[in-house]
Amino acid sequence: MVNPLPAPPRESRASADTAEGGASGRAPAAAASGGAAFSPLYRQIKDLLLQSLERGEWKPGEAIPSELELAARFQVSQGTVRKAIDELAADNVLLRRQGKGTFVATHHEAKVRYRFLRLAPDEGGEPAPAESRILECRRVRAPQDVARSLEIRPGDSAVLIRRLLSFGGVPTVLDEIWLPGVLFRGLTQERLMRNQGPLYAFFETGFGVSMIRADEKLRAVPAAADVAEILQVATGAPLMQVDRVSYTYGERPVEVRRGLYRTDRHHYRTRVN
Amino acid sequence: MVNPLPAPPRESRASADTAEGGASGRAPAAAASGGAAFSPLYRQIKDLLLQSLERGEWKPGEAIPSELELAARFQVSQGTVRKAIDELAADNVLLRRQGKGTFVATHHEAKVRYRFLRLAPDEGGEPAPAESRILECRRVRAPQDVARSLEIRPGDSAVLIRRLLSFGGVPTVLDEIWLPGVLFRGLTQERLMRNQGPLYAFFETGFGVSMIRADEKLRAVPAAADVAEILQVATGAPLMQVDRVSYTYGERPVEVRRGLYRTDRHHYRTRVN
DNA sequence: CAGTGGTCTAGACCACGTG
DNA sequence: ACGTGGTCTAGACCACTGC
Repeated sequence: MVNPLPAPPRESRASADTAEGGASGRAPAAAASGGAAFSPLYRQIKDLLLQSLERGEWKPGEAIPSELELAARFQVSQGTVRKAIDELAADNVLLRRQGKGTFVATHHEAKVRYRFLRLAPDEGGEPAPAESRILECRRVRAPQDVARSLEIRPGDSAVLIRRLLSFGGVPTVLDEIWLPGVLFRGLTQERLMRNQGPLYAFFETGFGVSMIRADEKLRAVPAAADVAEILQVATGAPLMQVDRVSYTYGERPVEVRRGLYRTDRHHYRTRVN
Repeated sequence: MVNPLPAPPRESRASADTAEGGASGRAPAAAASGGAAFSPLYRQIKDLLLQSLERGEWKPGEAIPSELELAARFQVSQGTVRKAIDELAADNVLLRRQGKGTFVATHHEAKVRYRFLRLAPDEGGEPAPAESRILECRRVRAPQDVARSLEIRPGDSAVLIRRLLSFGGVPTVLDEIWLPGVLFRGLTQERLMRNQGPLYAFFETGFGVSMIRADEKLRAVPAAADVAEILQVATGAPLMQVDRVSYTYGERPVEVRRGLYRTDRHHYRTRVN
């Protein structure tokens, strides 16, 4: 076991990446801890692509090199590159467009934009455009539970944002957002309020942090008095509480968010399969 | 345009399905309505496989023929069959097991079982086993909204089931389930109560109805008096309301369900990407 | 050992978008 | 006309399962 490169029947391809800035070889550290090991070639290519994305070799919205170019760079067949890209496209990390190329997913698109906002109006098809109001933005020390979710140390620098989303003038979503301070150095309330458009697009262009996926835990809770006032409902009225942890490349958590949703004219939609 | 079989460079394969019970040819009705048309070979194979599943040629839990056999039957290469199966496996319709074969997904498995119950305990890892109590089961006429969701006519025969799920003695989920009467002919309260195990497994073995996927709409609502009593919470306490429409092969809706969840010790988990 | 799915390759041709 | 991704094929070999 533990032969990550399954004995190539041709030339060696141990250190194939020469076109880039001089990265490490392809073979994963196999002899290290007693871990599993053996990953097929296409998955090693996938990891290399993820590393390139992570260090910003290709920016969101840009095209990555063509399949043939990548095949040449990595010394593998086009089919192997293709399978690696297939998986990244299935994860919404990359986006294929026939005849044009393969692009890095970006939050500057209505399509992606509404993948992360699961709230839909009860009547009428697609979600109405939301008005966003920043209530607060300051740097704080990360409390214990937030720190654990963000995989930083309690007391480390963090950014706390509170904001209100309204649809057609009706306040609907109250979000409390925690970000690791290290990744969001220049984030100020002023810059935040100047920003139009979705928050994740702002994080992407402003700080190079791409949200790839998120885990959510949902509950029904009674509205506290202060929340009730902001959302213009009665104290104790049922709200949906959405606790989200968002991840970027490499399963690294980069945002913790607690949302409180009014669900009297909207609902949270999901697909299970 | 409208050449669904992209000019095979070899022998004709217009009516390749001979091994089966004599189905229609592969080519989709192209000259019909001004619809789109052109679907790649592997997708046509996928549709054929879905049709076989739908008419019960292979039952849940059974193995389907090997890739080579299917390739021979459909007169295509193994790679094309493989791609068709890949998509069905991604949809959780089929399940590949290396060295053993490809199997029809079944709800008689803990793994699948908890794909459709999104409720997880706040403490402790995997969901505890639930105790199920049938409160009611009778045949009724489908009300308008249910009929619309089930794509039947209002007033058509339907089955109404109400049941309570408890975890460790704590009543937690109150479900109201509507099924099209035609598909669930012999379904009686007696048979239902004899059944142990998950409902969807019962539907599968008892009535040949396989739930493949579901759409859900979630809301926070106050507990009505009667519901509150059953779930042992205060009247008006926040509950999560989950409206589900479940589908079987071919996007056919076969169940409408409204669940009311206590979320004081459990939460609804989701992944968004 | 035989049979299954899993990986990898090489090459041909198709469909799409852009000059 | 060209370059991109999309489809399809044929064949080799690997990994896993069970006899």
